[in-house]
Amino acid sequence: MAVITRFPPSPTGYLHIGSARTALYSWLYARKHGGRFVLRIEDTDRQRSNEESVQAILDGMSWLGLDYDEGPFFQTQRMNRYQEVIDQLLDAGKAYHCYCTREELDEMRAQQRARGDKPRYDGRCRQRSQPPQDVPPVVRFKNPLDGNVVIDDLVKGRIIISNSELDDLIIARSDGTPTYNFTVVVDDMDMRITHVIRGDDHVNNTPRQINILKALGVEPPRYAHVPMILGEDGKRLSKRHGAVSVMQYRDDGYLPRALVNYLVRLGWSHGDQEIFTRQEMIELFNIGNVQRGSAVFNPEKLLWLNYEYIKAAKVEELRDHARWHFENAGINIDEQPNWKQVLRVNQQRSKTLLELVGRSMFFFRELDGYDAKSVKKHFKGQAGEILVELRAQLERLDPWDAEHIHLCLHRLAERLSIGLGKIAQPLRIAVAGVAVSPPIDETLAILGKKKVLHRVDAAVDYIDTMM
RNA sequence: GCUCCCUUCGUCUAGUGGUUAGGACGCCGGCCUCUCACGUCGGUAACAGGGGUUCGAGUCCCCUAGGGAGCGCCA
Repeated sequence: MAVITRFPPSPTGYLHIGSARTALYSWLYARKHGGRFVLRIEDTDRQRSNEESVQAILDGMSWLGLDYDEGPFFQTQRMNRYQEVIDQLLDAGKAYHCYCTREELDEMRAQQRARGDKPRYDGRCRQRSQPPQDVPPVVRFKNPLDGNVVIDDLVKGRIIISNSELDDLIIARSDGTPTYNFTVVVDDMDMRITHVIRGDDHVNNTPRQINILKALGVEPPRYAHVPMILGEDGKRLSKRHGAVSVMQYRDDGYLPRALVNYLVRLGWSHGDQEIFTRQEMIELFNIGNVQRGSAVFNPEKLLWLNYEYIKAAKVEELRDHARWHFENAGINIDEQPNWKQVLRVNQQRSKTLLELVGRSMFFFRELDGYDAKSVKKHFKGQAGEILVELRAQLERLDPWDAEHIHLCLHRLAERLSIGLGKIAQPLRIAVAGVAVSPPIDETLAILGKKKVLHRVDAAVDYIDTMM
């Protein structure tokens, strides 16, 4: 039987990092088994669902490279089907109308709680003979009274829940709309889902869903409940822990492959391996190896992974991902003649695309001043004279490449009996505006003779007026 | 309160009865060095606690503690 997995987000916001991991696991499972991956939008809560959120989820999936084979299906477009199944259950006597008012239910729950019991519906409307005329009924599923539900969970192992712990849940509201646990069941059934991979906050829903499935006469799918992702404080990952929106990571300069790699390793592992190509993930991923306990999201490790991916990226690929960030900084990367060299020299030292852009700016744009701290530290003493002397040497230099620039600087240092730092640092500030740049010889080589001489002149002037 | 789930370094994890409990991130230190970053070498640090079973337990069983989830006419 072909594997079919699904990802069923509710469009009530951005794509959450935790949902993304669940989606990734489902996607991997389908890909690994040559199966199909279904996207289903659970938008039955019309109050909170909206079109922008649907788009945000689609964007997030696409950015992560999680493609789907079927869908997106929208639950709001399947209302007739849900109604059909509700009627079917009603006709078969497997569901019934309940006329209990909210007040009645509240009181019942209060009593149960007071007794120390778990609050649950006691089934009083199962036998109701004379329905009141003025109360629009809900439809409840007739849950089995005894016996157990057994889940052989692919992650957690065998879970056994007694039916006496369950109650007759509402499958249709008084306005006729179906509820979550019911729509999921009908969808999973109709879409022939074979493996439900979802967060373990759903384990409590699973026995109910299995019971409905059985009442409908279908074989339940296999379940895999993956643990939640927690924040540093051990609480469920949420906004207060930092970025939880997948797209925020794009904005912050992360590579999608790095995020995916981080996510797959959070709660799953293959021996000591840390870095996986997409192909390796598909081949090696094994749902049974997923950790049973929840994992804490660790931004530092993600940052490290991002750096590893930036470092290893082909320069063209890097440019494609960074293009947008350069645009935001006012640079059209495609118009820069030396973009390749600049990216190459900076990709070894940037943990994010944002940092890469920051480190690259002075190559592409004229300086708009000097960093105050750097000036104070290095534009002093003989710096001005040294720059003047250096300028003369550089002007004569030919060919203009890193190797010859290197030699030139060393010769000057030797001749003046000073450390290379005494030359390199003022020079660095002159061309980069700060005391931070790639190796000075490479920096000059990439920048080009003309710009370098021009910037050195400007720096000499600046130092003169300073004195 | 009730039910279910979980528990190896700070964090992610390896480990399926016999290991000096391994790796990764982070952190600390040495080296390298024109800055930043890298690299490199080394270090720090864990089986939640208590009972069993066993010649032997991180690994199996029980209890306790701690954490999480659920108990809606939300999804």
